[in-house]
Amino acid sequence: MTTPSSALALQRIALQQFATLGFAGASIGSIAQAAGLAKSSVLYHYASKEALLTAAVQPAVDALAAVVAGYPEGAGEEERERFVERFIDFLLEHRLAVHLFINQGQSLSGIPVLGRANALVQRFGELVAERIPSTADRIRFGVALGGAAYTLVAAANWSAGEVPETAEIRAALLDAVSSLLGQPARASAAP
Amino acid sequence: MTTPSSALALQRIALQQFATLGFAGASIGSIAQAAGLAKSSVLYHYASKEALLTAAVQPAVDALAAVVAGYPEGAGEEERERFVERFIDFLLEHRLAVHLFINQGQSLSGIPVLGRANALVQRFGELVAERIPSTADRIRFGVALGGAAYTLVAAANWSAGEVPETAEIRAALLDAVSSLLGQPARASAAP
DNA sequence: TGCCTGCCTGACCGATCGGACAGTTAGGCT
DNA sequence: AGCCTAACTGTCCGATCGGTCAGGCAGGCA
Repeated sequence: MTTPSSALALQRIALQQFATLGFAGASIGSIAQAAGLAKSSVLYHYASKEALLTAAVQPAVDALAAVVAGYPEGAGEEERERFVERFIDFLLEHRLAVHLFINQGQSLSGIPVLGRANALVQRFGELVAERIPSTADRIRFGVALGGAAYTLVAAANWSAGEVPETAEIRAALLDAVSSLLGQPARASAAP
Repeated sequence: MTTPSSALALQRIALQQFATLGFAGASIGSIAQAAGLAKSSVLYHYASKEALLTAAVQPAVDALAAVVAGYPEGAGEEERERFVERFIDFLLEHRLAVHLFINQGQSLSGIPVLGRANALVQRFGELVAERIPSTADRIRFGVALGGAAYTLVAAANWSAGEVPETAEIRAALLDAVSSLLGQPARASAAP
């Protein structure tokens, strides 16, 4: 009843190519070749290229919906810290899909699953903007979240040497994001 | 002798479509249509799609080279601050090209001008990493630069309401990036 | 007047794309 | 044995892609 493992492997490969080459740049044929299948076999499992993309990013959209739904109501310090932590974990787990949302979400908004992802991100931004109406603070928020998402996918390609382990990356991201969101803009000195 | 204005408009439109739709997703026909020309006319001005991309991003690559070349040798406070300012101004002026570098630089590294852009970004990162070898600090660097670049191009699409003026954005970006690069990681309390 | 040159265009070409379709296997069930 | 189904494949189709080519067309110059 659950999705068979072959289909899961196909989704992983497809997501990888969609994220790095773009939806238009990645062809069904190249995805099939990377999976060791014929083009027709990919279209046997998924009715269309769009359906394959939908299946590949659906888990990330659901996880994003859960994260946004868990945005803290109050202004408690611990609550907000835990939220940032959940968000970072979401980024770590679904980094390729997040990369796709950020870079192709607008041009692919006609595809329902990406339209939903866009709506979630927009609602996310509204939630934050509602609480911190200053432009400087909102840009801090954008730099923190966008920067974290970008760093995860792009830095690995450019870093010449070895790649640090996940736990270290997680801690470093938490440090950077907390330092941006921890205090209001232009008030670098804590009380 | 200088580039005629019609070619400049073509470069602007092409860069816009390359950045938002991806190099593979943007067709010469759609670029021509947006410019009010026929497809053949675009190929009259530029020998190939690749040549058009090169012409469109060349100024940004040159500007990036100048910025990287101006990386301060010493550790002076003012020097580094001025450098961050120059970098932010570069991002503001060439935001679309930067978006293209970040998101398609790897998959388009076969095109010479993007290979050069990749080398510049990598050298940029090495310059910084050489001085601050900690993973946390390097990720701070990535979040700051990637986040700033991302915020400039992506946030505008998602922000529901009005867009703040350039000067305000510039100040807010300077604030956020300086707060990330101003002091080492895990030392949020200034003396 | 004729001619040249820069800008632009439609018609056309081969390659590749997403997708439809008719098979062909291999394995389980009766 | 016969049969059914899931997984997979090669072949074909129309559309679109990047790119070539022969020519139209206006303006400057003789």
